[in-house]
Amino acid sequence: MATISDVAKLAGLSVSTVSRVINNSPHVSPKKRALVKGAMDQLGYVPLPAARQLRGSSSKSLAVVVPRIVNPFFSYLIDSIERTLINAEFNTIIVQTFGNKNQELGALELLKKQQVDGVILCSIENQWSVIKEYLKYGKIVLANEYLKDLPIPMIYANQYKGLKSGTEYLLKQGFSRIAYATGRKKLSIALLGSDFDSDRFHGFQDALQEAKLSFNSNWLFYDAHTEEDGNEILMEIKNMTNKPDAIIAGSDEVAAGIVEAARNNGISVPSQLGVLGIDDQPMSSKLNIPLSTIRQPVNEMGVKAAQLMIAELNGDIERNIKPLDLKVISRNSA
Amino acid sequence: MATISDVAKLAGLSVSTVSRVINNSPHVSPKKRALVKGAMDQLGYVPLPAARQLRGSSSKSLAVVVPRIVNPFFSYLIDSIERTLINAEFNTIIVQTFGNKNQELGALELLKKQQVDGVILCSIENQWSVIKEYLKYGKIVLANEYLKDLPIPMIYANQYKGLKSGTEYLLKQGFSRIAYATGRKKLSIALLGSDFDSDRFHGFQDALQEAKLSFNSNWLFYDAHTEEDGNEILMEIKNMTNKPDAIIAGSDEVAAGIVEAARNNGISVPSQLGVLGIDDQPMSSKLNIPLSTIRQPVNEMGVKAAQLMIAELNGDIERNIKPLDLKVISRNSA
DNA sequence: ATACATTTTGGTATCGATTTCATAAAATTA
DNA sequence: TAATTTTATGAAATCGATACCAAAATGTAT
Repeated sequence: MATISDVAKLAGLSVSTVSRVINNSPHVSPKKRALVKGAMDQLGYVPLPAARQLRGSSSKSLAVVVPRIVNPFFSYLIDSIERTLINAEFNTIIVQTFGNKNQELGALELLKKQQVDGVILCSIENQWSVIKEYLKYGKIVLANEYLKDLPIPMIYANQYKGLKSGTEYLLKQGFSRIAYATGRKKLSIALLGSDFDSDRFHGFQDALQEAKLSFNSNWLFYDAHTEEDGNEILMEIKNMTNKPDAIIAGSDEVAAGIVEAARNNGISVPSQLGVLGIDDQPMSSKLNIPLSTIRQPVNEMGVKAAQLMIAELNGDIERNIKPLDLKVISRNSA
Repeated sequence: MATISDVAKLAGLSVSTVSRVINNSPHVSPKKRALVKGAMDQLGYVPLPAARQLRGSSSKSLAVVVPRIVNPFFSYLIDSIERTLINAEFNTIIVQTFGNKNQELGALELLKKQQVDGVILCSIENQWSVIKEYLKYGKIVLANEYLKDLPIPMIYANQYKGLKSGTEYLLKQGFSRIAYATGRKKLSIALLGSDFDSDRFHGFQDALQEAKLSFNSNWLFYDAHTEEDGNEILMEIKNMTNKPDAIIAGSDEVAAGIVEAARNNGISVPSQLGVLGIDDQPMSSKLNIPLSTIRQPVNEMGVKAAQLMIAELNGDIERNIKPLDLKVISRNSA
C-alpha cells in the first residue's frame, strides 16, 4: 500500500505539500499540485482513514440501528435514511441488534471508538440511563421510537392519533367489539407511562370511550410480532365464547397471520372478523384479502431523521419537531 | 476520551504494560494486571481502533455488497451472512450499491483503506477487470453471482438446473407456449457466455428443446425488475396476437406484477396465463393467487458465503464448491 | 536597490496504540 | 554463592497522516 511519503518521494516533494494537495488547502503552486496528483494516480494512492482519524478528523460515518433488516418497515426506513445521508456525503453503517441489548451497546461503542460521528436509533433495547452515557462521545437521534423528556432530537409518528383514527374507522365500518394486539410484553403496558405503544393503546382506548364503548381486557393480546403470532391469536379468538368482531394488529405481519388463519378456519374476513393492520408494508396491498391498515410515514421519518442528525452535527439544535401523521388505508380486511 | 497513557498513569505503570494487558500477552504479574484492569474500568477505556489499525492490526470487519436491502432476497441473504459472521466475531458492514457502479467501487476501496478484511459481493456492477485489482488488498468472495474462471471463491445456485426444472414443471402442467422475462438489458443476453442469467436462459431453452418445442423470441422480455415492469409485461402480452400461455418471470416481484395486472385486465391465472416466479419471497405464498415459483437457497447461500470468506481469510482455499439447488414450489399461479 | 509582505515549501512533533530492545528483578542451576 | 535463565517492566521507535513553525522564494512598495 502506497503511503503519503511514497507519493512525496515520487513527486520529489515533502509530505507536507502532498498533504496540502490531499486536503486542497491553499498555498500550493499549480505546478507542484499537478506533480502530486500525478504521483497519487500513478500509485493508486488513497489516504488511510485510520491515520487521518488519529489526527482527529471526523469519520463522516453514521450508524443506523434497527432490530432486523428483514423487517420491511426497517429496511425501508434505512433506505430513506441512507439516501438522505448519501447526499450529505455521510457513510451509513447499518447495525442490526437482532433484539439483543449488547448489539445495541456495540453500536453506541462505535461513538466511543470514533468509528461514527452519530447514531440514529430506530429502536431501543437498553435503558435510557445507559444510553445517555454515550452522549459524551457523539450525537444520538431517535427515530420511530419515542421516550418522554429526552434531551435529544426525536422524530416519530403520532401513534396516539393514528390509532384513534384507525379505531374510529373501524367503528364507522360498524365494528364495535374491537380486540387489540400489541408487540409489548404483558407487564409493561400497564406500567409504562406515555411511550410508544401505550400511546397507541391510549388512542385506541380514547376512541372507544368517546363512542361510549368499553374494552374487554380478554381481547388484549401481548407479545405479537410475527405471522405465527397472528395465527395463534386467531385460534384464541376462535375458541372464545365472547368473541370480538374486529381486531387491530400491532403490525401488518401479525394482521396477515390473523387473516391467513381465519381463512384456514373458515372465518370470513371482514364480515365475521375485521382486521386492521399497522405499517402498510409493500405486501399488504397484494394479499389474498388486501389489508386495511394504518400507514406509517416511513419515508418522511427516514428523511427527517437523517436531516435531524445532520443538523445536530452542525450544531443546529432543532426544537419542536412535529410528529408525523399516520393514515388509515381502507382496503378489504376491515 | 481516555487513552492508553491515561490508563497507564492511573495505574502507575507504563503504557507497555497496559498494552500487554489489553492484548493479554504473557509476562505480566497478576498484581499489575489487576491494577491495569481496574484503571481501565474506572476510565471506561476502550482502545481506539484507528490507532491499532495504524500498527497493522486487522479490522475484523467484512463488507457485504448488495443492490438494495429493501429487496427481500438480499435482506434475507444478508441476514444469514451476518448471523454466520457474528459467530466468527466479524463485524458486518452492509453496502448498498443502489445499482451504482461507483458505490460498488466504494465498497472495494474499503479494502484499500483497510477498513475491511474482505468483501462479499452479492451482485456485480463493474467489470471483473476492475474488480480484480482489489485482490491485492484483501479477499473477495462472490455470492449469488457467478462468472466463469475466476480465481476467487464463488457460491451460487445452479440456475441452469433450476430453470430447467421450472420449465419442465410448466410443461408437465400442460403449458407449451412459454414466455421468459429477464432482468438483463437487451444486448447482453446474446453476447454473454456462461454467466448468471444466460445460465438461467439456457436451462429454459434446453428444457424446451428436449420437449421439441421452439421458443418465440417475441416472448422474451428484458430489463424486468419491479412490479411495474411486471404490469407492463402483461400489457404487452395482452396486445399480442400470438400469445404465450405461460411466463417465467425473473423474480417474484415481476411475477406478482404480472399476476396483479392480469387480474385487473380480466385475464385469469393460471388458466389463461401461467406465471412462474423465481426466489420464493416471503410474500409469495400470501398473494391473492399464491405464486408458484422457483425457490432460491438463500439461507444456505448466505451461510456458505460467510464460511468461504472466513476460510479464505484463514488461508484455507476451498476448491470445488458445489452449486446449490433451486427448488420448484408448486402453488396456484402455474 | 532595500525593506517588507506574501506565497510556497519543508522539517518535525503529534495523534494512540504496538513492538522491539534494554534493563531490572526473580527464579533456577551449577 | 556465583552464574545463568526466565520473567517482569519501561523507554522509545514506529505506523500514516496533519498542522504548526521556520525557512526559502517570490512579489510589492518605497
